[in-house]
Amino acid sequence: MVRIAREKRHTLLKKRIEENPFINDEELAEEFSVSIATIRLDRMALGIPELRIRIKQRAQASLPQHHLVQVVGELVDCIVGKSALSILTATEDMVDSAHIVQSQFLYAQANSLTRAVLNLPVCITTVGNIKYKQPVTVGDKLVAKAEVIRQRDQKYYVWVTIRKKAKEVFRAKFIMESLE
Amino acid sequence: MVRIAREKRHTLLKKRIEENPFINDEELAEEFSVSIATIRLDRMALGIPELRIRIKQRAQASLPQHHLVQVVGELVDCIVGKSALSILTATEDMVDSAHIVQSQFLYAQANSLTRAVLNLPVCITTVGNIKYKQPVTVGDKLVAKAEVIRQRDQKYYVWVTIRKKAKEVFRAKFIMESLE
DNA sequence: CTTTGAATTATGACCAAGTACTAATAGTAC
DNA sequence: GTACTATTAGTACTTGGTCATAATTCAAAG
Repeated sequence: MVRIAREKRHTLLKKRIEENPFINDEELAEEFSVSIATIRLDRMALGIPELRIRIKQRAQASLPQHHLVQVVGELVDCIVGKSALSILTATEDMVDSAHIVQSQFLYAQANSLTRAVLNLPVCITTVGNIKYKQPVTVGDKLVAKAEVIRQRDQKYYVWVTIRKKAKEVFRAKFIMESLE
Repeated sequence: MVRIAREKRHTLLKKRIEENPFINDEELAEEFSVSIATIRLDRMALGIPELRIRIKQRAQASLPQHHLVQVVGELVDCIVGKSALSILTATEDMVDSAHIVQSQFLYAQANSLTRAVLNLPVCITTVGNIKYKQPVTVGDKLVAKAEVIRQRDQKYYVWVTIRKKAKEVFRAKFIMESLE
C-alpha cells in the first residue's frame, strides 16, 4: 500500500530533519530513495521549511536572550518576602559526560529563585552553602522551593530545597544582602 | 583621503556584522552608502563570509556541545589533581538590574574549573560553600584558581578563589565525589 | 483487462544571496 | 597630465530552494 509507505516516510522524514537540520532536499531524496520533488511535497505537507530557513531559525534561537537571567526555570508561585516555587526540567545541555546535571544549574535555579522571592532592587549573594544530595538527569522535573528564614538589618537568610518528585535532591542556604 | 575612509569603513563594517550577523550585502551597501561590490570587496579583505555561511556557523555553534569538560571561562592552566586557572570576562548578560554579576556565574566558573582540575570520568558536587565578597561588574576580568586541598577515598576537597586584579572577590569550597 | 485516481516524478521559470571575474570609471597624489 | 588606487558596473555561474504544470507510475476497482 502506497498510503502507508508515504505516512511512514513522513514520520521518518520529520525525525531525520529534527536529527540533522542541516540536510538538504537532495540528500534526503537519496536517503529515502525518492525524487527531490517528493521530498518537497512531503515538507510542504509537514510544514517543514527549507534548509536555509531552518538554519536561520536555529541561529536566531541561539541569539541574545536578554531575559536569560530572571528566574532559571519557571516561576510558578511567589509570595515576596516569604516563599517561592519554580520548576525546571533538566535538559541535555545541563549534563556532564556521565549524563548527570551539573551543580551549577541547580545553583542557578536556587539562587535566581532566591532573588525572586526577595525582590529587592539591589541585592548580592554574600554567602552560599549547597548540598547536592542525589544526582539528577535529563528529563527530571525539578521543583525548587525558597523560604525566607530570617532577616537582620540588610541581611536575608534564605533556604532553598529542590525536589525531584518527593525526594530532596539539592538544598541551599543563602545569605543575601540588600544594597542601596 | 580615501584610504582612511576605507579603513574606517572596514572597522565599522566588521562591528556592524558582529552586531547583526543577519544583515545582507545589499542592506550593508545602503547603510554605508557604497555599492554592493564594495561591500563584497570589503568582506573579502576582512575575511568575513557571506550571510548564509555566517548564519550557518551561528546555528552550528549552538549545536551538540557534548564536550569533555566544559569550563565556564577560558582554561589557561591545569595540572590535573593539583591546581588550575581560568579566566572569565564578565558580560552584560550575567548581570542583574543593578549591573552586578550574579553569583551563579561565579559559581559556574568555580565549579566547572573544579571539575576540570579533577578530570574525573564521573563526579558530582556533593557540597559547596561560597562567599561572594566583592560585587563584580561588566568587563571585569575574573581569574579563578582552583586547588585540590585534600583527598579521602572518593572525596576531593577543592578550594577556589576568584580574583579581580589582585583583589579576591569570590571564594568557594567544594566537596566532590567520584563515582564509578 | 482496462480504467481511474492518487502518488510520484519531471520540467521549466523564477528567486535570493551570493562567488568570481573583467572592465570601466572616479578620485586623488604627485 | 599621468599614475595609481578605490569604487562601481556588469556578466556568468552556483546553491537550494519556490511555484506551477505536466507527465508518468502503479495499485486497486469495476
